[in-house]
Amino acid sequence: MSPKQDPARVRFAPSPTGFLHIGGARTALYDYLLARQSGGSFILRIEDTDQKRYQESAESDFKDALYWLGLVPDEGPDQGGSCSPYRQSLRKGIYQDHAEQLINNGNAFYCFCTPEQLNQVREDQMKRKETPHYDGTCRNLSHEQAAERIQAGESYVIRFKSPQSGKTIVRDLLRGEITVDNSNLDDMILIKSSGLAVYHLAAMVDDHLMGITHVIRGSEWLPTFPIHALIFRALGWQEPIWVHLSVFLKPDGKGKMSKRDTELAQEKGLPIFVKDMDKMGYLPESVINWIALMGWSFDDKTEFFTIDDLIEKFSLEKLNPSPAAINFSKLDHFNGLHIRNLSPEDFAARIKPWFENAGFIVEENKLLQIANAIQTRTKKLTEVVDMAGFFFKEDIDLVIDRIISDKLNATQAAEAAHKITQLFQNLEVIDLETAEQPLRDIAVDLEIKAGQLFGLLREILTGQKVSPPIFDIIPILGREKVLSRLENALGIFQNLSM
RNA sequence: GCCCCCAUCGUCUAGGGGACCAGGACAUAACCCUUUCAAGGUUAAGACCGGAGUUCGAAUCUCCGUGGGGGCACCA
Repeated sequence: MSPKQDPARVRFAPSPTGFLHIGGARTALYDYLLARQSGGSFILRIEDTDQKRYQESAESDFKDALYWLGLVPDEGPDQGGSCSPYRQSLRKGIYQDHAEQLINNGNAFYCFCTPEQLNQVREDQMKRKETPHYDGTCRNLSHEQAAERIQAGESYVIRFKSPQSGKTIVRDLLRGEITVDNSNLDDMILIKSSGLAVYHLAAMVDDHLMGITHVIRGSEWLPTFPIHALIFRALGWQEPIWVHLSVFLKPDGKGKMSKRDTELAQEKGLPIFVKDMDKMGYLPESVINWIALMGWSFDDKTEFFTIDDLIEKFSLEKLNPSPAAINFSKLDHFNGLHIRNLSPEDFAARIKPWFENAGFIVEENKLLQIANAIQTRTKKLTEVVDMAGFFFKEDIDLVIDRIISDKLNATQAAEAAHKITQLFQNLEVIDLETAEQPLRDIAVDLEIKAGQLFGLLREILTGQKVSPPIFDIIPILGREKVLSRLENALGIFQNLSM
């Protein structure tokens, strides 16, 4: 794509603790785009170092969601790769080796403080209105002392030995240099007492070992960003390009989507999780387009993007660091756009299962015609059954209350149905050309508005107030069904007028 | 409380010192088209958080406020 760019190796590294939501999907998308446009690799890595929060179902949900969106990894648990394994729980030894290395070069230390002690320290600090942080009890234990206590069977963790004075300067691609006072840095735990690494070590080691060139992650990592850079430096590694994406805010722009907000949004039927998008009638193309534009833009007018457009036009530099509120109605808009962008054949294929799930037998020859008739008026696939179910039904129910009113009584309706029937019976071909004017003449005859007559005919043929244009419907329905529905309606109207 | 980040229409955004009485999109309203509903077209309303600087000139640079967000776990 762009020859000046070196192949990027980027990873999407979710923690299997829940479903993939639009925030995660957007990160994965940017990863994917960067990989594709640079001829690099998109890697999926499962960060399952927290056995307590691990959810069996989460991993398959991530994969399903990613696949549905079309973001298929080049390397990962399923496809393997030169950096296997891609599941952190399987890389325990690797992290331990590196933690040891850090201890040996004086950048980490064994800590024997118990959780109870640490809690006490934290409480005291809070009482004194200090920022809770590790108090350094074990920081200066000698190798011998530490070895002895380990020998004695004491439980321990390994902590990073953060510098206590001076400043650390790190560089985020979107924000530039960020400077922090080292006195604010905590001695983060690297290896838990279980022997498993925590994110701070595991992710850094993996990112280096897997040759990750760009770390794209959420801005919730900004506070610990300096620690991460320091770990890279302590190991003598070259840092990747760091990119911290903005968070998504609630639709009103006030506050991040909390767990409760997420539940609330779900109750309201708002699309939060990728797994729900399909059954809510959204196209993966639309979801991609939508999330791509939340925090990124191409220029001042282009908004419609296919995945190929995005691969071509995406650039990290145009990412926006400020938090963004989610605009759900825009997804509907994009969905309409992408539906209309589909070829009629493609659209037909996508609506077919909806009709089948509604219990209709779908005739292929009709399907394409139906697709043509409804494509420009569907915004979500969920609507197609309501909109076009009448094509498949044997009989339709007329909503009399909607048809008969002070403007049109039953006698008039019956008369109209009768005249339309006669007209259609005499017509070899019923279409816009042959039937429109005669229908208008009938309206004049009956002293009703043409619109009224067409509305009546629409109700008779579809049982609906709104539908695709009548002359689009008739050839699909077929002469027989048209006439039988007219006959049926005529009977009902006559009954009513007696 | 402490640390870090962010700040243009209701929302997503363009803008990177003069091209801006600030452009686009969604949503809203009106009109046109029209056999309904869409689609399409036209139009309306709607924003540079505040204050100091720097400069001939600031939405754009600096500082201070304010507001919003994130973080402060043997979670990621």
